[in-house]
Amino acid sequence: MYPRARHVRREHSGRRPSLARARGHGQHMVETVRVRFAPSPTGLLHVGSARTALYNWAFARHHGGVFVLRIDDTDPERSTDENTAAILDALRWLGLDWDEGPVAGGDHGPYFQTERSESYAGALATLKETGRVYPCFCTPEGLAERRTAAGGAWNGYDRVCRGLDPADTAERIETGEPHVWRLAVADDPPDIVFDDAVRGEMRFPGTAVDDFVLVRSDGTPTYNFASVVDDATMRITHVIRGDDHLSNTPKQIVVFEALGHDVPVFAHMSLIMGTDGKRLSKRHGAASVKAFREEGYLSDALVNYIALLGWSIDDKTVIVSRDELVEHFVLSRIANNPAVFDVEKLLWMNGVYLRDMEADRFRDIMVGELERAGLTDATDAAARPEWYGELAALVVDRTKTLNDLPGLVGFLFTDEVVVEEDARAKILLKEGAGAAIVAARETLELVDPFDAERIEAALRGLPERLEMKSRLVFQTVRVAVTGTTVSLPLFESIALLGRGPTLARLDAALPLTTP
RNA sequence: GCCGCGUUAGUCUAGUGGUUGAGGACGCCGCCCUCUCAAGGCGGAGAUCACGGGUUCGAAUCCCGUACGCGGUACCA
Repeated sequence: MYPRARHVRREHSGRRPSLARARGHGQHMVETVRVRFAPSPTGLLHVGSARTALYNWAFARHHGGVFVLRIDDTDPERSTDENTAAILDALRWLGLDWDEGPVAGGDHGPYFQTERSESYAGALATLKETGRVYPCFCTPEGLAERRTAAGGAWNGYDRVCRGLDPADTAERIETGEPHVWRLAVADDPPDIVFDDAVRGEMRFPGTAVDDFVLVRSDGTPTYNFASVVDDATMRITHVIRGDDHLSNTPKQIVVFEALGHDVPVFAHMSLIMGTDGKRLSKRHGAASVKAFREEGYLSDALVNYIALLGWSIDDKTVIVSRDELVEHFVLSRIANNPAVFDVEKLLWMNGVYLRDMEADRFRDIMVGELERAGLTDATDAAARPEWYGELAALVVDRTKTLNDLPGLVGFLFTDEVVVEEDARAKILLKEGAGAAIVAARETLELVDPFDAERIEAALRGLPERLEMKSRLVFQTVRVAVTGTTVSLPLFESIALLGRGPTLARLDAALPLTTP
């Protein structure tokens, strides 16, 4: 009565999919790779989703294929336009451009699921014609009852509506009786087998798929139906997605086949976890791309870090640009075990990118951050680019995230330094601190020109003259000038500050050397 | 419950039967550099390759089982 589900087999080896044969077409046909990223706009772009997007993008670019962005906004309660906008924004920031989708357009649209109801209706119509689908009038309550009666551990469907008389059901539908549409699965289905491009051969018992709901009583498609219809009509060749969809795959394969469509290649990657081994979420701190951006991470660094969470080029390569990712990206090198997100390593990597950056570019970024923090403005930055360049050179090695910047250089942009209590107690109140300040003041007054080299040469003579440890002398001056015991290099800082402000700070600090 | 996936140092990983008494990176520790802090250089500790059986002359690598973790099992996506 119903066609038997076919054995689904891929001819290529699961680990190294051959594109020419990937979909079992004619052996000479090389299809254009088409992949998609389909986020639900129910929140910000999560780093886990970002990695899925990244891998899809890299795969498409590697094969000269098409990267489709589709918005799965079927959940009207939680989906918002703001979220959609934020996701597009995050994707752009990450440098993941899409060829088809919102804004970009394309021949396979619309790219919002809420606008594709015609497509789903059409797919349902074909399934009705081929008898692969039937209406079910069971109420949720009735179902629940039967399920608990069956032992509680069973959530399937008992097919009570499957044998109904077509004339009868047509009438009930006519009268407006609520009903869903269920897929009619073969009675004695064979195992469902597919070659996952990252995991190899996956085999599920045919009984893993029962007569599940395709269309809800309100007429909207369920995820497993909408997703398949979209992937089919958008001619997606490779479905690269999270592990959480692995168990849905057999269902989707059955739908693809019922629809008479080729089954795409599937590639399932595992999820990203927090340090507690649970799925990464806001509970673990920053979890969205936006949050990392706001915390001062570079998009290049985030992309690099995420790319290597569950994927690698070889046993040594750690710094990978987008271009290198595209060049080397292969599905078979995606790891199949879940990865814990380690902020420490991201932090380190961000520093690497900061240090590798063109000096001028870093300077401009720094200026932008200082403007944002209200420490400086564009006119000042434009007026003395060399000064900012020198500052930038001093600061790069000490910057982990962009948010560190204001704290690092703040002392240069204030009229009055506030000496930290701790620093005063530890340094200024030490024996000889006052003398050091007086001597430093006298020396610096005479340095000319007032540059780092000469300042250093002059100050270097002090310890011996004062018969003090050089460390103490310099720390004393540092605290007086910067207010803290840890700062940017002293001599350069003094040069950047200028003579006037430096002397003023020394004067102001002198009284602090006595209790 | 049932189905599926996973398990190499604190973390990310390399590794697909012998050259592995397990390589790289973050983190950690020490030394060097040094005006503080970084950055950089050098060195070090840290993994009985989850556990137990097998197969084999030989296993992190193949097979079976156990434990633990994760996912799915819905008119969520």
